[in-house]
Amino acid sequence: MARITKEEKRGGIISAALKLFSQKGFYITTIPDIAQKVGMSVGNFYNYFASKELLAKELLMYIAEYLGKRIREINEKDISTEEKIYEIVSMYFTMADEKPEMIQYFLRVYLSNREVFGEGCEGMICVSPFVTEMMIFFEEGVAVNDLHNQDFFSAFGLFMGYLGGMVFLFGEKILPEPLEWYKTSISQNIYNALKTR
Amino acid sequence: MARITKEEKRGGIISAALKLFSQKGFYITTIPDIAQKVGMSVGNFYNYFASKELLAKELLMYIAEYLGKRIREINEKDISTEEKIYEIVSMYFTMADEKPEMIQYFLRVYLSNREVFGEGCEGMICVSPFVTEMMIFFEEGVAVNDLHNQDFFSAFGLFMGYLGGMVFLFGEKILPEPLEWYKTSISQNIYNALKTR
Amino acid sequence: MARITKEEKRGGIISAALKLFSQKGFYITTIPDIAQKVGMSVGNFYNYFASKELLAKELLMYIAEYLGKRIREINEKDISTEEKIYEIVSMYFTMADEKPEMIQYFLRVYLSNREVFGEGCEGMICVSPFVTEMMIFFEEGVAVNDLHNQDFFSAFGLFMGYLGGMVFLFGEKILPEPLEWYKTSISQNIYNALKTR
Amino acid sequence: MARITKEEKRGGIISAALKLFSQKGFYITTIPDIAQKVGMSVGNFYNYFASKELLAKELLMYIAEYLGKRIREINEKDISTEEKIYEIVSMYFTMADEKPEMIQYFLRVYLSNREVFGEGCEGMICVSPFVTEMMIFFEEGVAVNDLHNQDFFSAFGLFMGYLGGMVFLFGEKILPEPLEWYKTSISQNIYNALKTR
DNA sequence: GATGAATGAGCTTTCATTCAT
DNA sequence: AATGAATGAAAGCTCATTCAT
Repeated sequence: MARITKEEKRGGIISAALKLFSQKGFYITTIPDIAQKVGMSVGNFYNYFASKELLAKELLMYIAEYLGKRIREINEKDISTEEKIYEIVSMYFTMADEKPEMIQYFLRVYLSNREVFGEGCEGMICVSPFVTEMMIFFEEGVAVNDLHNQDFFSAFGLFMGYLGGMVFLFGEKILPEPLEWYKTSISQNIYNALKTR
Repeated sequence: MARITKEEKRGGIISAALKLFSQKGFYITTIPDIAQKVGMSVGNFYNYFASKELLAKELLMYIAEYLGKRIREINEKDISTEEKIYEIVSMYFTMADEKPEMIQYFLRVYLSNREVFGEGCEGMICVSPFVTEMMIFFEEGVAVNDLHNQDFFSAFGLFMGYLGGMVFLFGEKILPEPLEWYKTSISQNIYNALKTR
Repeated sequence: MARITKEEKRGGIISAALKLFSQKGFYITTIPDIAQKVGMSVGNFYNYFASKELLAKELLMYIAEYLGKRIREINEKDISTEEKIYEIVSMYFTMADEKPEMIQYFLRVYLSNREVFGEGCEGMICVSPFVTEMMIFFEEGVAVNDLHNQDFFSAFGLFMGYLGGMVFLFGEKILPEPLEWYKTSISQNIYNALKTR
Repeated sequence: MARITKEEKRGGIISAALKLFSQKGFYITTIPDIAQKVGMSVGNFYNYFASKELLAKELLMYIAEYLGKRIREINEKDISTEEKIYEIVSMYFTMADEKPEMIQYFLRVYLSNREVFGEGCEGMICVSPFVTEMMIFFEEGVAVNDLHNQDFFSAFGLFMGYLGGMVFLFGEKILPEPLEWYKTSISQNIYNALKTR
């Protein structure tokens, strides 16, 4: 008979917490909320995560790794930089639409509740798998002469700020069209901003 | 003898709350914190604002109006759209550097603690003075054929997401250079993304 | 109409907490216990004392000062050292009998829960008013050639350990006679131990 | 092949618990703490001791028997009462110095957490092996006319309170000299207090 | 208008003990 | 005997808000 392993329970908590944090924010979400959603006692939660903060950090690293992996897959494709941009935008928007927890977590929790990620996540430590992959994307784009050779952060801020902004507008139901609808124009805007001049 | 008017006291609270909310976030900042910073009793605070949430909303509108006004000034200048972009970027970064409360409030409080702005601020109601001015900027840019005629939100998301992203990186001390340093490249990126094709 | 001042409320808390701590110990006594005994809400308790630990420290200093004062009164009397010993023993036993909170607090809380008095009460800092007065007693006894000139701690440990031991036996209802009954023999024992040889 | 008997495991728990209780106190020490120190699961702990309280009681009796035995050895020696006092002081201080768990347990746990020893340890039941031996010491001292014939508790309180007090001061690092240093003066003080007048 | 003591619900976290395996 | 996940009650503490003065 298949038992639920401890690792699976951890996964259940991660999944439940991700949903709640991304919907309600870090402070509004309580440990009882999370425990109830997993179907577990409050006390038992602490057998899996030592504190709410540590859970939040683990969530962040989990997302950064997941996103990093998705971007790596795109980086490894044998397509033009312009096409890669489209793929990244597409992947990001699909995620934001279909399982919005991760990206909303980034926007709602990571970007805002910086005090939570105090020690151990200084700078971009906890999101490095993701950032690293974006660096690779840019460097390769420059190397093949598709992208204009500019400062990394100017390019990174454009790309991620833009996508984050759109997802925020989407999440707030401000966009008149589905996210899908914007993929092309946004990819083109990004490409035009970054391409070789 | 110059008495302190009720309006001036409200201003004092707004100013103190803005600093605290933008630095510590909505939930970490307490009413006693704010009252102490203004030099006022907790009880008296409630003679000026009915609740913490209403204060937060009023702060938001105050900022939206302020930012809207600054952008209107730029809109009214007789310069090219490219120059206007530079001016907006420049204004935004200078603000983020010199009196970061407003922009950090946008990033830390408005974007994340959406539950706080629940009723009364649906959609972009509470930030309309600012959004309206950005719409004018785009429409005029399109009208004079400087900007490519595209969907407003694609353009707005680019502009504001980009600037917000950079200010976040700056606030987190991730940027290796001062914000000032990025003005030109960022303005150019934005212009290249939006200009007539 | 006589209002209860804040200082009086503090006094009420000190008094209630002293009773509870001395009867039940530090960890068994809860803040709700204390608040209820004073007739106050839990939240309000924290308007008077910042934490349970700080309350415990303040209690300790309060007692040390009180005991110090009582011993000073005896020290200032114009009587022989032998008589002073009797007076101290007598005062100590009367206190232990009539308002046992203070001495039981010393025995139950201060001597045992040392972790609580960690910083700020290292060594004998928090009990110095009392210890100082005991030093004066010994020095004067030696000066007038009533007491044998020996190491302070050897004498202090005898005096206070002895009295503490008796009060413990009394508190545990092990003594067959009332405390009063032992005054003479104990004073004599102490005097014989410490007197000039 | 040498198996570990149930009795040996109990011994392991007793030894670990003694160290932890004496260092951190009864309430700060948790069952997981103890189990970990023995290298045993929490659940299994309860196969050996029915509760934390019962463990504490058993510890106490274990110590009382051990101390009783050590004093009996001294009682049985063919030496003067004055010498016996020195031997007892010496034994007590050596223990407090070299394996302080037992004596610190007496001071930190038994004397303070009386609620723990509620039923089953009323009066001095749980420490009788030790107290009995002290009674024998006094009675014999009186019988051979070395000690003044006085109430047992007056003498017992002096002896044990004194030693306990010194060990407390030692444990709190208040004594300027090592415990060893005080043996002579303390033995003499005790002898002078108790000897025939 | 101004004060700040008072409330009380709710939060995070702990831990002795149990029990299915 | 042995494991350790699970429970759940309770602890210390916080804070938006109220209200008597």
